Amino acid sequence: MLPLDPIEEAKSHWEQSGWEEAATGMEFVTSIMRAQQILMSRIDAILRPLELTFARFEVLMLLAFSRRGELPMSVIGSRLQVHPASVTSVVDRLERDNLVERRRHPDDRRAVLVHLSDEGRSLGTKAAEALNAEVFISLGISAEQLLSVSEAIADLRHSNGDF
Amino acid sequence: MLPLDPIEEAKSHWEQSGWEEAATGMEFVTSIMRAQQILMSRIDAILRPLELTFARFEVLMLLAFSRRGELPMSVIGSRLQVHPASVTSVVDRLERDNLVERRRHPDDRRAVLVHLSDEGRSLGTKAAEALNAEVFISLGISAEQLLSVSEAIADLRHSNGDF
DNA sequence: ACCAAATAGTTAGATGTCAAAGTAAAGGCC
DNA sequence: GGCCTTTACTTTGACATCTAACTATTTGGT
Repeated sequence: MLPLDPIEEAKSHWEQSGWEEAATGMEFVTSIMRAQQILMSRIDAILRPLELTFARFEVLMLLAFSRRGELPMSVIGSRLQVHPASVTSVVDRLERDNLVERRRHPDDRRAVLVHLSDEGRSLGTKAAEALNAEVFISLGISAEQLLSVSEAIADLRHSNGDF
Repeated sequence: MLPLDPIEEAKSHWEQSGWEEAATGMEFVTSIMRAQQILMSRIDAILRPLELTFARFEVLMLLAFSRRGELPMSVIGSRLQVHPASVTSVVDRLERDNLVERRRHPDDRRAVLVHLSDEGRSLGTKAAEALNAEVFISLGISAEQLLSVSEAIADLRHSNGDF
């Protein structure tokens, strides 16, 4: 008896429970969750030696591609679609490591500008190049599948109000 | 000027940085991460009234579909591909809420069997039906895309050593 | 001009995840 | 039999995420 794929097994259980209509959707959701888990694990392994996490890397890249190398906390939160409290938490750690600096917003005293340091820009670039070489160019599926999945997810995002 | 899709924008930035080869892979990874974020958010919203999280729900379903309604901690960890410490943490909370019970393993005094209670089975079924009705049958993309993404991810999983 | 409502961040608490270290028990090798 | 390795789980600590509650500012309506 071959070891079954856990996702196919779950799908069978769903169908045997009288939930046939939902089985395909459940399989899709479970697949996305597992893909995220696998990719996150590979990414974290590459970033760990650089003392970065994916969340911190995302903030560094967002700042690196901004005009002045700085953005308000609120913009970071809305671009990455995370809660303001999460932004506070990640920026706290980036600042602790001297990768960014909190600055006053010239026009709005409520706002905080997160400014990328030279060290932050350099580490972000190094991390991006490491991820490109060790993860993004060798994901393990065909180029056609990469594009087709990205396209399907774009549809999912749009129909769920994500821009 | 239309508001650009953040993922397309990131892809452009990647290409403009001389990372064309990796841009498609980066787009794929970012898409998966964002899809997971959107789906997890919808799922959590449905499970919250039931005082469940997705992690706890997964454990309840795993137990519900097992022969005797119980599994060792180690099996739960390997099926869900999470760290042993995460299993301890989730089972602690399920046990606190009387949804499962820790029992001795008859043959191996190191092992702990997690046993599904009647209450746990009933809540798991209720949660599954809620997710089926409110998430899995209305994901917002076509049935063909659901299947094609699940298939592509199956390839990804296999080429990454996931069964 | 004022006051209510909205916006920007932070703090505190809960959850989940992993890594590392520790305890206990089972297996294997000589 | 005895010891070393492996396996099973827990504990502690670091992170990231969310909700809820709170402070400070800015906006807008009258």
